[in-house]
Amino acid sequence: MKKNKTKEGEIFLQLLKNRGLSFTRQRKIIFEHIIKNHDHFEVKHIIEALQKRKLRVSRATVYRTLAHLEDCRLIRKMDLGHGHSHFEHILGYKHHEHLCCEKCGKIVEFGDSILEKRIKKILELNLFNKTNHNVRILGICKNCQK
Amino acid sequence: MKKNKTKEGEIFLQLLKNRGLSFTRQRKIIFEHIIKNHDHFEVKHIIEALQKRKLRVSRATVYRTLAHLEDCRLIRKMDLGHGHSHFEHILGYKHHEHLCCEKCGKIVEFGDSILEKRIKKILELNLFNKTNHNVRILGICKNCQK
DNA sequence: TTATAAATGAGACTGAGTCTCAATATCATA
DNA sequence: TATGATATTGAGACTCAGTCTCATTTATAA
Repeated sequence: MKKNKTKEGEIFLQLLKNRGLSFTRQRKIIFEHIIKNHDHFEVKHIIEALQKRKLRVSRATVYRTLAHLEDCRLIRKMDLGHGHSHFEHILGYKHHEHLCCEKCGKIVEFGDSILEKRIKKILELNLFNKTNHNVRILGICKNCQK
Repeated sequence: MKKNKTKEGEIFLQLLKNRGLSFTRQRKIIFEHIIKNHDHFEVKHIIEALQKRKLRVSRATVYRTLAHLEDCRLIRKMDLGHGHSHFEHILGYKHHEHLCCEKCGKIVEFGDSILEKRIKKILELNLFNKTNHNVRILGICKNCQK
């Protein structure tokens, strides 16, 4: 199986190696598809997109591969309150949080150092790990306020 | 059907009246059970507790009644990242947010005016409604950090 | 009392995600 | 290159929360 020269590729291959796992056809397909598309994504979209390209990979394998990609911190699983998981890339992206509209599902990414500072304080006060957190704010966006 | 004299009772009866609905046996059972227990709760727990007390109410009716109680702002539905909804009382309780441990599910309520102020600013900057929001912070609690 | 409308319960259904297991693929090494 | 041990896959069964349907029951207003 041809090696992948990107930084992401190295990280993924390293994780597989450390775990004694192989870079199979399916893992390659899923990995490359995700790395190519630098957006928020959902499992359903991955499966549909691969089907369109006639690259048959089972649902179970997609879930299994996403879990590996999460483990090596290439992607992050998020619960944005839609009843299913969303994922986003981490590598090369600055830490940020998500603001979502409860009505239409609109997602806004934002970074805010004042908020982050206060969150850390709150985590500390409650004896939670300060470095590991994620914040989700639900609200109503402009369009949905009418 | 006997009237309920509490403030919560008045609010619920008023909502039902406004909607042309009646205070049925089932609604009474569910309402009184919830009002009596001032805690976070889950649908499953409500159903189990009522079954134990031999008060048979169907799952569908529990969900329907909770929706009414939410509509009249006696309770609030929350997604704490457990894969199912949690509810909490609102009436008589100060606004607060939730901090949850991603590993063990521990829930901590907290109120923090600095955080709230900053959240409002963020909502404003992103053209979201300032008064209607809820924040969920996921992290790792002390016990789970080991 | 009766017509009209609302309410209920049972269970079918949905959709995300997990699990199982037989068949297949991969890898290190002989 | 062949082999055996191990990992991997796909198909579909399964779970679980939540929703929906619809026939039957209950409440309300006149």
